[in-house]
This record gives sequence, structure tokens and C-alpha cells, in this order.
Amino acid sequence: METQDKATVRIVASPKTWIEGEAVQQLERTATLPGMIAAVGMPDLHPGKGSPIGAAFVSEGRIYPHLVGNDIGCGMALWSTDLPQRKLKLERWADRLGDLDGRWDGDVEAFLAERTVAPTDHDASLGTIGGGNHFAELQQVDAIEDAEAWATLGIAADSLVLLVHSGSRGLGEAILRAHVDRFAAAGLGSAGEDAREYLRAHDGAVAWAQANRALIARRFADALGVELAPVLDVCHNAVVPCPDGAPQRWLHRKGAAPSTAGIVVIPGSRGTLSYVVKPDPSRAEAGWSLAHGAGRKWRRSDVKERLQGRYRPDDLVRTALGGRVICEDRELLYEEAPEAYKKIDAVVGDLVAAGLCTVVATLRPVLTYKTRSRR
DNA sequence: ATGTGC
Repeated sequence: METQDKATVRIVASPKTWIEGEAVQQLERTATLPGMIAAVGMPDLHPGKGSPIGAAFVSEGRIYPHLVGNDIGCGMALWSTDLPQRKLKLERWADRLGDLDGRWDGDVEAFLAERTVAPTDHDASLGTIGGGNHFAELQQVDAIEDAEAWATLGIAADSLVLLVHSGSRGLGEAILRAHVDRFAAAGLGSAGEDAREYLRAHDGAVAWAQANRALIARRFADALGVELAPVLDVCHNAVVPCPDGAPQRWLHRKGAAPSTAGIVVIPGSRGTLSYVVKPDPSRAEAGWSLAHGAGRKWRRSDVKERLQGRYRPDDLVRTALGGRVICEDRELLYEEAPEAYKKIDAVVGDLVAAGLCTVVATLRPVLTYKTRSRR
């Protein structure tokens, strides 16, 4: 195996943006992997399991499945609805949504076939949101900063939008586990058969995750009796050939939105605005990427202890911006409290200051579905 | 993150 210099390590964040030391160490460790060219942390960088979340990694000749992680294909999808912004009926809508956690009662195979997505062993989970930071959320347009860019999205004035954050559920997990069982955290020579096999499975999970977001949106809309129109769907966990076309170079994104796929949504927490931004697609030194959200500030295991003296569960299902949160898992309700996340305006501010994107609009959470399952 | 691990 060839020797090489350590990869470039860069963090896109102003000095006042909080970044946990452990996340920086994890980023630096990934930079020492064979074939690594660059490791770029976004302002939402935070520690993950071994490697950090909120980062892009460029490698040459090798692919590292653990840098993509278990939720292959995870991303954000936005739909416009025909629900008017004016008549918010939060409690009625919350009742109507019912339970979206169970298996969809429609024909999953037909739904996948319509989208030319291959069936898998995990199709019983298609249309389910999952746990962690995943959600489906009705949002109101808060402010339009760039009317020209906003107009390209085709969202009718005065309509609510639906943002879905979910991934490939057990499918991506199974693909990563199968890889780790054979190769641990070692990468794969990108020209070899093992890499081809991983990439084939990975690409399938990316397509399946996109179909999953579409079915989540459909279940949500069907429950409310509203119509949807697709606006965008952007994946933030994947490995792709490097956008500059450099041979044998691979771009891994782990919790990093692409700057190469047009306008993206960077969600805040339930209690803050989300940002619609227009990326500069040319920024190789930033790993052709943006932050994918606010990023955790506190570890999941620490949040409840910090907040249970301040908030009862009933306090957390209403947010500072007047939104309603459906989350019947009390542990998750605390783990996902807005205080557990960094300030989204600071995160987006860092991206804008670095010249990586401009703000198109802000969105205000109205009704967030997390889960109706109890842990 | 996970049809979730001992």
C-alpha cells in the first residue's frame, strides 16, 4: 500500500460556533485513512459513532462505507400542499394524522415499481419515518429573501409546505453491517468487485430512501386529505464520484447537503426556523457541501437531565414559534428538544459568510410528526 | 441511525 501525506482538514465555521472537541478529533482521524484527500467539517459538525456527522470526505482510489454510515440515502424532501397558511387547525390535524409509524396499508411493491425502485427485504418499513432526528413537518413560509430563486421552486403563495427528513431505515443499516462484518472500518479499493457490490447496494438504498420520503409524504397528505406537488429531494448521506470528474476520486457525505443539486432546505430544530438556501456549486474546497441541519449541541443521553427540571413533556409538544409536535415517546421528546441543537441562524450564517450559499427563504414549523410509538 | 442489544 502506498504511503501518503495526511489529508487536508478544514472546518467551515466561525470561531464562535460551538464545535465539540471530540467531533474535531474524529474529523482529524478520518483524514489519516489511506487515500484520504480532504475532510471538511460543516458548522453543524458533531460527534458520531467513530466518525463525525456534518462532514464531507474526499478520497482517492478507496471508498469508506462507514463514512456514509448506516442511514444510506437519508435526506430532506420538500413538497408544496394545497393547505392554506391562514387556517391552521393544529389539534384537528394532529388527530387526523393518526399513527404513521405502522406499516402502510397500500401496495408497497406497486409504489416502488412506479418509481422503478427494486423491491427489498425491508419493504415493510417503506413509508415509515423512523427515530432519532427524523420527522415529517408542515411548515409555513416565514420570509422570502430571494424572490427570483424562490419562484423557481413553484410553490404557490399562501400554501403550507411539507418537509420530510428520513432515510433507508433497516435497509441501509443491513448494507453497512454486511460490509462491517467483512471489512470492519477498512475501506474498499474503488476499482474492485467488493466496491462495485457495495455501490450497487448503496445506490439501491439511496433510491429506496427517496421513495420512502415520498411515501411518508403521501401518507401524511392522505391523512389530512390534501394534495402534494414535489419541490425537491436532496440526500445528505451518500458516496458519489467527485463532482469535478477527477478519476478515482470519491466524495462521501455524512450529514452534509450537496451544493451541487440546486436549492436545499437546511432545517432548524422544531423550535426554530428552517432555511431554504441556494448553494454555490463550485466550491471544491468545501467538499461541494453544506450543513444538513443545526447539528446536535448536547448528547442524546444528556438532554433529559438538563431539561427535565425546566420542562414537562406537555411543554415540549408546543414550541416557542407556536408549532405543535407529535411525539409520544417521552425520551425522544427530550432528546430532540430545540435546546439540544445549535442555533440554526448561526450555522447558516457561517455558510453564508464562507460564501457557500445565499438565503432564499425561511420556513416556520407548524406541525411536526415524530412518532406515536412509546419506547 | 437501527423491523434497535445484553
